[in-house]
Amino acid sequence: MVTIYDVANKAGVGMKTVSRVLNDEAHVRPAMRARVLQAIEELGYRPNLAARQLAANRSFLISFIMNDVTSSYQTSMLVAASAECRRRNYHLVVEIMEPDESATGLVERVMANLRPDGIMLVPPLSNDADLIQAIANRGTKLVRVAATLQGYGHVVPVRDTEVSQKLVAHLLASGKKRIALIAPPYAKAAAHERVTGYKLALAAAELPLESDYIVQGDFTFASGKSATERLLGLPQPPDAIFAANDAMALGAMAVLQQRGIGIPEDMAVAGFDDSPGSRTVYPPLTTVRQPISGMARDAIAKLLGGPVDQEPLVPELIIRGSTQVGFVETVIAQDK
Amino acid sequence: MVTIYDVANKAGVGMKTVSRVLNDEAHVRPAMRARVLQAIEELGYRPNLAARQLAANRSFLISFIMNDVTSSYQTSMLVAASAECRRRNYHLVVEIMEPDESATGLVERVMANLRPDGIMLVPPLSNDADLIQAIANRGTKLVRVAATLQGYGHVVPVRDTEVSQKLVAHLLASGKKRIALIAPPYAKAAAHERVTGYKLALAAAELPLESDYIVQGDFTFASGKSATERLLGLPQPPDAIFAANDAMALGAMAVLQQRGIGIPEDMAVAGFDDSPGSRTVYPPLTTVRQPISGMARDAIAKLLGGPVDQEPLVPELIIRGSTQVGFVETVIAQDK
DNA sequence: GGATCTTGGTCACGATCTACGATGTGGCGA
DNA sequence: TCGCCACATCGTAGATCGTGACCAAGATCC
Repeated sequence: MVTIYDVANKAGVGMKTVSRVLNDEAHVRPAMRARVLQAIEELGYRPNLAARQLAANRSFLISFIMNDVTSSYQTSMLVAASAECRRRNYHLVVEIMEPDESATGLVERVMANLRPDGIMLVPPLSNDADLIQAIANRGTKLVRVAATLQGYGHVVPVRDTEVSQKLVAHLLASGKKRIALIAPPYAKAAAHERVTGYKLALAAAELPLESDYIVQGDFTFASGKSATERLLGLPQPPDAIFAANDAMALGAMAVLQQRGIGIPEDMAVAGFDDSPGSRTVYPPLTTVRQPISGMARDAIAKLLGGPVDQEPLVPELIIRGSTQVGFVETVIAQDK
Repeated sequence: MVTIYDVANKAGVGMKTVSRVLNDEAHVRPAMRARVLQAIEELGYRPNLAARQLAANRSFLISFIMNDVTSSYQTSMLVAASAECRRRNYHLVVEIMEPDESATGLVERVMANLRPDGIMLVPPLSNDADLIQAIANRGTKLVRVAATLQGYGHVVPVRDTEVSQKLVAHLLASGKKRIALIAPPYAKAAAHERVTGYKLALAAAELPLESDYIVQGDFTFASGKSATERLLGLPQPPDAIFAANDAMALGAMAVLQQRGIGIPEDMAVAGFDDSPGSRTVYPPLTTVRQPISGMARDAIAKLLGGPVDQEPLVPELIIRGSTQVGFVETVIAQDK
């Protein structure tokens, strides 16, 4: 195993100078730096991570805590964050929070063993008060993506209001008049901007807010189904459904197809998240794609320091066949 | 920070004895062991991972290499492996192989920095010859899940033949006579057992093997669509389609629904993987569920040592509405 | 008395941090 | 030209941490 001393010998410098070069410290002349770098190159030297962790008292690890691996939102964020960590020579360690696990237990387990330099949380955990408190108690650096809850740690904001409004406006523009909303559960604070956008769009079109048309869901496929059945049971059912996430929108579509109701002619359906399922149902689901990569980049930047995107990251409306008759799906084909 | 010396002092023993207790070594009397454990408990001592890594020359890390986070197969495996690692006080580090990344580059990047104690590969990477060779060159321990390619590393086998045969037999039993197969790409060796099962089922029913009914796919949604279009263009189209994975089966369903062909009355469709999409389409897709948790447990056991399941792990046939008229979907509801 | 078990001690492992020391280098005023 | 100071550059020493290799001394058992 080639060590820092071998590099120092080869370059004819002191070990400390090699260390300075490795850590981009000041007070090393360019010529000397080049000599050291060449020696590193020639020897194929790689610093021992464990030794660095021990001496520098940092781990070069980021803990990514998630609670649902079937969530494409969480897994997409995982990939993007992993790529960003790689650019900085950090590594991402995945921790999965079991349904029955306590926040303090999880934090104890992760922190005590791994001692990561930072923790990254994504919804719904980024608004979990217990978890945030447990992390705050330990003083570990924290970044929370799409968090609305104030508190400890950096926050990467979401901006779902505008795009939700645009989505509902699109439904209205395509001739729909009675737009229902399958709303997010109260606990998922991060998604309430979608409700706001819905209300703003109706107000802009000077349409009344029908309370019957707003049904609470819990982000699951099953809740989308039951919400839709309730909507269909109304004296005057809606002619379009905006679900606050894709899983519920897919539930809505399943019920409509079971009953032979035409999508989008008789009932348009739209979701939120651009999940894989949204691309593979028929007709493909109109939805919203989050700027996942940019958000992950910002999250890691806030954790480790570095430039954060200045222009605000905005989600993108993806119009597909579930809201548009005669939709040409060339876009979909290349998606995967 | 409380160190091993603090524990030794508190327990009134030598530091070395504490180390022996921590590592479950022999030659420590039960009474002494108990005293040490109590001191650890009272002080809330947690060994410094970096120091252990440095001294013991192991990292307590497993690298999990994946190339597609949208694949429910890979993410499910990730979760199960993560849970199993936790039980052993190991940690799972996720590495994502970029599409344009070379195998040697990836291995160099992962090994040089992290030096994990083992690497876990899942399909399709578990049959990637370049990657396996690069890992073999470094001598890192390796386990490959669902690998058919012989070579370096432990292998967790798949047993897809029997369940595939059972699936096709189910189609035949429900009155279908012309079963088509959307086959896996040649490169995905792991999936060829599904083809074998298909052929065995036809042979068992004394049906001829129609080469027109076997269309090659590439595991994508789009390839499932085009394969289905080809099948529908045949002089005598099939009355059932067995796709070698769920993505292609969903593609088949999309084409059928677009053309107004009834599922399952006019055409039954079955997939493979029990992906989230298979549960949220309408009608829900008949598919096969792999014993993911068991496979992940075996994989980690083979990597780190320990008991491996003796009874062979077999996949499970999940019959749903895409092949069975009047399917009652109470089972689905609780799936999430 | 010999064999085995139990316990403790010492050193190396390897990169960084803190702290300090030893040079070299340049500027400035006298 | 010399003395002096400020600063940049580079090196050294010890501490950090738990484990494995190795040895040694004592205890216990047959």
